[in-house]
This record gives sequence, C-alpha cells and structure tokens, in this order.
Amino acid sequence: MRMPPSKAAPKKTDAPLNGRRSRDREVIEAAVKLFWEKGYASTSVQDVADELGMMKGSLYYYIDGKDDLLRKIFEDSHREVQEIAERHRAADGKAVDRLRAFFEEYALWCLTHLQRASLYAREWRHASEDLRALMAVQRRYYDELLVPMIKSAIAEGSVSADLDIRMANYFIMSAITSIPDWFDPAGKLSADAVAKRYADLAMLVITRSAS
Amino acid sequence: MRMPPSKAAPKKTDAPLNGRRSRDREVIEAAVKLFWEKGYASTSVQDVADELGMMKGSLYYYIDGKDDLLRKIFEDSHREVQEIAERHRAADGKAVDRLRAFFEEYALWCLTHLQRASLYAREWRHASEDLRALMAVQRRYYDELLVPMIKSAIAEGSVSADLDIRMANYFIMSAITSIPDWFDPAGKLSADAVAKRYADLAMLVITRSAS
DNA sequence: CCTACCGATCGGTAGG
DNA sequence: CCTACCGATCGGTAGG
Repeated sequence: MRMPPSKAAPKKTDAPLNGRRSRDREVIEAAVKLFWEKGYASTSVQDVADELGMMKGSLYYYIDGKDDLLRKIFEDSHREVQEIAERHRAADGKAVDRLRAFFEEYALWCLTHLQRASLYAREWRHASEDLRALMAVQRRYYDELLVPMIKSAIAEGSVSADLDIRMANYFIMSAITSIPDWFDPAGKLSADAVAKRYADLAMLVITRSAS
Repeated sequence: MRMPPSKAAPKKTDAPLNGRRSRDREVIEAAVKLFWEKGYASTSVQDVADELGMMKGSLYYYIDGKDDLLRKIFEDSHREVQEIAERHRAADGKAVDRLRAFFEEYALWCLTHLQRASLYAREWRHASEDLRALMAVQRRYYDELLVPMIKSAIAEGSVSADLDIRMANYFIMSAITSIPDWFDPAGKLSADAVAKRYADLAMLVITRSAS
C-alpha cells in the first residue's frame, strides 16, 4: 500500500524541456505542474490558462486539445529515457557494469524529473487510445531492453544463472520508478546520493541471487 | 437515455469486503472497479449508478457523496494492511523471520487485492483534506513499523549494521506496492509464487548489504 | 491572443 | 430506490 506524501512541491516545476519555442515550453510546464498536483482528469483547461495568465480560448492557439498536452508530456519523457537506455545498451564494457550505469542514470532521471516521471507512471490511463498503444510498445521495449544485458552478465559469470530475470526486472524497475513517490528535493538527501544508493541496491538483487 | 437494469451477477472485481451489508458492499465494489479502470476523477457518480443498474439519485441513499466512496475504499484497505503489519510486528521469533513473513504477506495482499492496492497508491490525491491528513499519519506508521524490526535484525546479527535502513525500506516497499502495475492474475505466475519470490528478493536487499 | 458562446455533463438535492 | 430538477463547470469553437 503506497503511502501518501509528506512533502511539498519542488520549487522548480521540473527540469527544462529543450527543443521547443519558449511559449510552447511554458504551456507544457504549466500543464506538468498542474497535472502533477491535481491529476490530469481533475485539471481543467481553464486551470492551465489561469496558470499562464491567459484566456482559456487562447490556449487553443498552442494546443489541439487537452489530451494533446498529455501526449506532448509523455513523448518528451519517453524520448529522454529511451536515449539513456539506448546509450547504455550500446556501450562498451561488461554487461554488469552497463546494467549498473543504466540503473544509476535512470534513477537520476527520475530524481531530476520528479513530476514527469510520476505522471508517466500514474496517468497513462488518460492517454488517448493510439497514444496508449504506443506506450504499450514502449513498455515492452523497456522490459526487453534489460533481458539481453542480464543474460550477458550471466554469460560473463557476473550473475548467477538461476536469477529469475523477469522478477528481478520488475522488482528493480518498480523501485526506481517509484522514487518520485517519496523523494523530497528539498530534503537532506541529494539526488546523486540516492541514485548511487539505488543502483547499489539494484545490483544487490542482480548479483547476489541465492542458488 | 438511461438503460434498463443491465444487471447480471456482479462479477468479482476484487477480493470480498467483509463487515458490510450486501448492497453497501456491491456499491463499493462497483466503485472500486470503475475507479481502477478510469481513475477516480474520470468516473462519474452516473457511471457508478449505471454499473449498479440504479438511478444516480438513488445512489445517494447509500453514500454521502462521491468522496465518501473513496474514503470507504481507502479505510478498508488501510485496516486490512494494518492488521497484517500489527500481527507480524507482535509475533514471536527472530526479527529477520518476521520481516520476511511480513513482506510475503503484504505482497500477497497486493496480489489478491490488485485494484484496491493500485487505487491507494494512485488516487490518494483525490482524498478529501482530512482523509489525506489521516493517510499521512498512516504513511508514517508504515515507515516506522519496519525500522524497529530491521534494527532488531541488526542486533541479532542477521543484517549488516551498515545497511541504509531508510533506502532499503523505500526500495523494497515501493517494489511490492507496484506489483499491481504488472501482475496479470490470468497469467502463468501464481500469486503465491510471486509473493514468495518477492519476499526472497526483499531479503536479498536486507541481508546481503555490502560492507 | 481575446470575446462570446455552445451543448454536454458534472455532483448533488427535494420530495416522494 | 425513482423523478425531476439545480447551478456550476466541462472541453471546445467561431470570429476576430
């Protein structure tokens, strides 16, 4: 049973989104902030317009519809995480090292994009039908991304052959993805320290599997 | 136009809720199913009435308001998980064994109450203000519940003294709580098997912490 | 980017 | 548990 938060909002909405014109970016950032605070379904287009100080009708100059906002947010998130995953998949070095590096960088992305990481995990149900289909493909991509790396690590002898790859995969990825549920960016722990700790714990699960 | 009473036998959407009159229970089960499918905010009181084959106005004979439905669902979930936690906290035996037993039974509760476990994690934002305050207290209860058990396990020598209790706690509890995000009750894996596997993985994190 | 507006639906209530 | 109804708000559009 996940626990409700004790925490207040991070001061900055989220890490900046590159590659968009500045007003478009402000629109998306306002949506991210509000969707994160109240949920997608409970946030009205009026709320987003208020946040930006414009009339609701004017917002439709920037967006095609409310679901278009969610689509843009999800596409940005997926692109950024996919880039991280591809980089570590294709990197040189032992599979066990690439796995650890991926866990740490993915955790760090979640820690530095708390709102969008949380939204992606929480609000996919409100994506339009075709976007949900795309997200299902992306989900399989992530699941299968780790399998060859873990199998390589087993072939290297770094990981016990009787590791339940699927269970370990879900266990670790769920733990990392849930970081935004508890991490307080204004607290004592730094994002870097948590990312390293989480990568350590993940590798404990991967490499110390009992035979 | 309203449809005629569609009613078939209420297919079981989740494990049964005890201690309520039968019609009250059906109302809550319909709400659980719909909130889980579409989210709380996107589910209208009309949707719940349709599911039960009654007029929207009639539903207010059973509930005080839409948020009352969510309150009842959350209270049931919390009561059940708290009972599990209290039992293992107060049990005899080594702390390390009580921890493992708690992890397994908590995982099993999530596996057999997929919809309510998922709702508690996902929809707490929509709880009324006083209910959210209560949930924050409950959250601290769960966090602090594990600490004495883990400390006892360290005192017993079952667990390394340099285990980062807080990190391990978040890592494990997040992983278990996220089970409803991927588990398919119609798939090949049994709930019992997953619960045992997850308890194994959790104990790997707890007991094999590197020094 | 604003004004003015649309039909649909929202949660909820009175009275039976 | 139903009928009939409420004011408020919803996402979205036309025309500028």
